[in-house]
Amino acid sequence: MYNSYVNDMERRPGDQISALLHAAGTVHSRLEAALAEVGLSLAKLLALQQLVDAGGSLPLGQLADRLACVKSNVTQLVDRLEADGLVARMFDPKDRRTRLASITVNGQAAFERGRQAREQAERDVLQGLSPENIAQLSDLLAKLARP
Amino acid sequence: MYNSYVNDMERRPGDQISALLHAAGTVHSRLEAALAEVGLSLAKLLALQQLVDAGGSLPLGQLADRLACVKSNVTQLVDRLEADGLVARMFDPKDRRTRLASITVNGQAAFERGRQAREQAERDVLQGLSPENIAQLSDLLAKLARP
DNA sequence: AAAGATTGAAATTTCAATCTTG
DNA sequence: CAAGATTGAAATTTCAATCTTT
Repeated sequence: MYNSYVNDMERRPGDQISALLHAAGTVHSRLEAALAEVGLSLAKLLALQQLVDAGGSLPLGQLADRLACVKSNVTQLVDRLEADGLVARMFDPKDRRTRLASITVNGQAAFERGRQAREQAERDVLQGLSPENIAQLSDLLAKLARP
Repeated sequence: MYNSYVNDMERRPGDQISALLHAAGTVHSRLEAALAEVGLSLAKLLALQQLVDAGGSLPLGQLADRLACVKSNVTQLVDRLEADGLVARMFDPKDRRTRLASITVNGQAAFERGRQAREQAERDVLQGLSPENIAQLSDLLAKLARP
């Protein structure tokens, strides 16, 4: 049992990669499903999270940086959040090139619902792992993500 | 060191989930980048893999089952593969409702190039992990994916 | 009606090109 | 010209509705 990994040595190198992508896909789907019940997607929740963390509003370019995506993505994501009434675009008095994405009252309420739905879904996903397992997983993922 | 997980106990429950999604995103991006150099995407390579494994052709519905996605997805994926000249749609003599996706000669060559690019990228991704690490990761991911 | 597949619309994301403002 | 943002096009995926064949 301690040496059960020897069987894994016979696996093709890509099996673990497939397992990682598959597990992440499953987890992602579960988060999306939980968030859909409160009318959000993970992308929308993460954007709202950044706005809340920043105190309520951010220039679109900075939001793109914090979400680690390109600016055109944020433009369209904010379009959808604005259509949902969760975010409003405002002008920056200091620089008229800048657009601020500002969370609305409805957006704050949606964020709170989404945060709770997300945390419950995450507890569900981790429920089969011991704290030691979770710590090991964190360490291994950190090594893997290292370029 | 053996007890380093105690620090992790203080983490928010979602940190490991974020790490998982982030690691998978990084790995996925690297595979896509490697495959883009040979003119493929991961979705296209996986479809070609299924066709090769099945002996050269499959009904679109069965291909959808094996790729674990909906049929309309496969319809459009095969559209793109057909536009690339890697797959051809054929009629099934036994049931005229059925369309077979059949890999072409060009498709077989593209698959071979993609397979090699993928394996190299996967070795690169796993290069920082020992065989024991890889085995642990497999075990943990299997527990996580369990519904 | 049921099975197989397709179409059209929406969400998400990226890239290249463009527009506005500094 | 630099920066900030937007637009248009493409890839990917899902869903609902539709079409064809059995």
